[in-house]
Amino acid sequence: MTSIALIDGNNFYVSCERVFQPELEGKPVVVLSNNDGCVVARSQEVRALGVAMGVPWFKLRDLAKQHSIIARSSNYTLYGDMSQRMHTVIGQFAPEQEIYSIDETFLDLTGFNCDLIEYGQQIRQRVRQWTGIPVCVGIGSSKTLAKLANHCAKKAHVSSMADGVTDLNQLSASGLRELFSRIEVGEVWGVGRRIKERLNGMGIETVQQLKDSSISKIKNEFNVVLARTVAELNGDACLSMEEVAPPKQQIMSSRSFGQPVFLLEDLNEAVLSYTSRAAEKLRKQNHVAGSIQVYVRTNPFKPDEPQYNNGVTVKLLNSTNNTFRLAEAALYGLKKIYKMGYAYKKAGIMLTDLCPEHQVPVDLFSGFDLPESQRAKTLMATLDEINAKMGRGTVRSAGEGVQKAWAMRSSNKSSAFTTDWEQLAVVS
DNA sequence: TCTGGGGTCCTAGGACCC
DNA sequence: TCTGGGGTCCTAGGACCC
Repeated sequence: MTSIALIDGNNFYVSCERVFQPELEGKPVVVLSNNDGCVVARSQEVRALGVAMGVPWFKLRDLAKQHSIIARSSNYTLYGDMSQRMHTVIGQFAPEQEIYSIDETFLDLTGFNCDLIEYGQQIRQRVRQWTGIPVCVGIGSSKTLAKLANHCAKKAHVSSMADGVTDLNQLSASGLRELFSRIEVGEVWGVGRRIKERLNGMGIETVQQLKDSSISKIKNEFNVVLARTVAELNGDACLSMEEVAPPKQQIMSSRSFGQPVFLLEDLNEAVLSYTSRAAEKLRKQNHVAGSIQVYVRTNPFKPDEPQYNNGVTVKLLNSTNNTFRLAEAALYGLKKIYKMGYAYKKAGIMLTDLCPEHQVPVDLFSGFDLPESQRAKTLMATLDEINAKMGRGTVRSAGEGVQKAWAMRSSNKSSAFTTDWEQLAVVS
């Protein structure tokens, strides 16, 4: 039987803070977002007080005073570093590991010839001992079930739960049914607020009811994603382990401002720093960006004040990962959307149309000597090749350039074209 | 006074091509 | 010249995740 484990750091950011400040242990602690805006992590003690994720800190003033809640500003460099250590330690427990998020790792434990609950305990102990981070382990026959098991390991829903480790594969059919009938459908991975509401409207309120639903019906009423979730709940592993993280398709950098910003030059400065951060990430994955999007926003929580949201996408003539070239485009875009007289609360940029930096040797003129009737096919094959090598989004812009280049070469207007697709893209 | 910062995938509809 | 039906691509928007 397939056994997938999900190992997840408990209250991760809070736990990281506690590693370096042990005096926070056992006390109600929250970690706050940028500008100390809202709560992004809560210790168990704070959860017990009913504090929800994402609540603005200022709304907790009284409660915090009453219960001596300790707040820490977030320190993402620290969390990133702790995360790496945690994933490394966990990775020692199985040959196949997928790092899913900053605080979650999947391991494939299929075929392990041991008591997996005990094995899960070993993982917990070692991670705790070597990094200081407390984790829970959930095991099931699909990723979705592993996530659910992890939820059980935390919530002590299940009697077979051995202190932070739950293996759903060890439950009897009736035990599983009984357990799933007690868990709300909204706890399932992939069922968010909207879908939960719609499911409830159809009379589906528990995990068991969703599990028992007809896959084709769910596919018709919702989509293939939720249909897959139902299959996964039934132990049919549709989502495979992805050991190598795929390159990002978009890179975003944005911030809310502590104080409202009015001037273009102040926005310029913010946008410049976002662009430089994003470009750094872009270069780290050896990609170039074909477009950059810029947006600004006023404060939506102040409906009485004049509101203005706008964004613009700037296409780059040549894909690049050069900070200055990207910044130039970003500032140009910002200038286009900036309007005087508004109190801006947030700005951001996003790099899109990403593709690998290195050019592929593709002969764009292969087939040029063929009779005209056969050219189109060859050209399409060439474009497919570019698409396959360079990734989605390359084909059209290059394609237009190629066709133009072919036409010009046919009419002897120019022979200056190379086989460099980027140059040809400029032609279009 | 003070309200996060990232990402992914899927779908529907229009444009365009053959 | 007839102008249909199918495929593909792009975009925007909606849902989800941590």
